[in-house]
Amino acid sequence: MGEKHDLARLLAVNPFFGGLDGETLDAVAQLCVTRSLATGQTLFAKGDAGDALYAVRRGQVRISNETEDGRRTTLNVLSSGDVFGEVALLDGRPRTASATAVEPTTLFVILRRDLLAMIERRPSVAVQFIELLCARIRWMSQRTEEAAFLSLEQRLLRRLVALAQDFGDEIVVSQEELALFVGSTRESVNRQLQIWKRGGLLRLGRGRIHVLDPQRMARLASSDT
Amino acid sequence: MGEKHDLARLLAVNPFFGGLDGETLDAVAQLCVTRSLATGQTLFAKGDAGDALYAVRRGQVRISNETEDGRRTTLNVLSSGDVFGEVALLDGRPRTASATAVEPTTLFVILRRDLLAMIERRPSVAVQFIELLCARIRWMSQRTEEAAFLSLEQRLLRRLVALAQDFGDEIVVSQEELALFVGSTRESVNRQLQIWKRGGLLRLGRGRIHVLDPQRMARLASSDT
DNA sequence: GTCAGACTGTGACACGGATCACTCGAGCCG
DNA sequence: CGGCTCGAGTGATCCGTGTCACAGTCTGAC
Repeated sequence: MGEKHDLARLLAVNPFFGGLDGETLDAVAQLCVTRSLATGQTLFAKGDAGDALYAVRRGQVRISNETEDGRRTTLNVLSSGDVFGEVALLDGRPRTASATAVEPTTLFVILRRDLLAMIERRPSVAVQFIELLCARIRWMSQRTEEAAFLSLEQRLLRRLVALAQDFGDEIVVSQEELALFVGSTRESVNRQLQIWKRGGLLRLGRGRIHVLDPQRMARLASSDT
Repeated sequence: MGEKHDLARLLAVNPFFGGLDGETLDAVAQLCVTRSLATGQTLFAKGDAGDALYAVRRGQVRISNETEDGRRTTLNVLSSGDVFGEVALLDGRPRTASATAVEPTTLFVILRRDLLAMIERRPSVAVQFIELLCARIRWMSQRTEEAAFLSLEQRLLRRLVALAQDFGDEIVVSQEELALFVGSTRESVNRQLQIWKRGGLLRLGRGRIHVLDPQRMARLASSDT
């Protein structure tokens, strides 16, 4: 009961579910169950059947992508309030990416059959999903464009600026992980970070990056080639 | 009248509209107007307001993407029956790509306000759009993955195999255009094509590529690194 | 026919990044 | 406490591709 209420509140502040009216929100909340993951635990892998939609309640989930030959990229790291898993849910085809917990995490889960029924009955939920999917597409085309045209330096810069918005200026991330984010290698990331360090833009620690001059970084990210 | 009938038929065979029942199909057809483009004419550019959805009736449309500094990539070339422009239409934000006719082209056009009203009233149309968007997302994540991990050789190979499925083994495309497709340069594409030519996989002509051994190409595309 | 413009074929070269091969230091755990 | 593992830092090298430069060739227009 208290949990369902908690859930409705969480959903209400979510940009995704926020557009729904109270009654619909309650109906969605009724469909949810919760699930917990330990650090490193895999929720689903690329290729799995997609039979559920997830929302992060507490913790962090890494969405990543691996090719046959074992290369990986981190597409995104999601935290409280983020919704994911909607594509495989909606069209019933296999997952295109994998999801693993990077810390102890609690999720809300909505099963495919429940949600599809709700979409059919309530157009506003469908519209909500349409907007979610559109946002996803725009986000992806941004990413694609950056990956295709920008140098490592630029990609890294943008990623750091984005991370700094989530973390404040003490970003907790290993260089290895950062490399996965921008589709590069630890060594190359390190070399670029050293350049910025020498330029006084940031300080480096084990598993953390301290951004000293966020404004200047943001300026570099937008103005530069 | 004849045209509206033609339209309903065209929509019915389209994988996108095909799932709709006859009555809904007619309703959608009622919303359509047609529009013609000359070769090279631009339908919309990246950044434009998105106030319409399009379906190709006859001809070909190139969807491409340009960055501030003028670099371009061809994302796709659409032909009869393909639907495009749905993202900006649905969420009302600017176009993420540009569309130009590569030959004299006729389009069906549905305006934003008409379609939104229909989505609200008819859940099956909304579901149809959800599937379209999901397909788009899957397609894009394929592309992104390929662009990020594969060598030029591999990307080119896959593109040729795909083109060969549309064209038969006489692919009509300039090397310049092929380069835009795979996000590379004419020169690099030419060099790779020469290698395959020497290997007896294909023959080259002015503006055309003759695939001699489709099976072997397909095998290379799937098996290789 | 011939002239302009588009497309193809190629060589030389530069450069960003991947890869390999280590070293160093910090923190954890038995 | 001493090892052991994980992350950071760095040099040497190599390879793929972009870039520039130019020559050859086809085709359609006048």
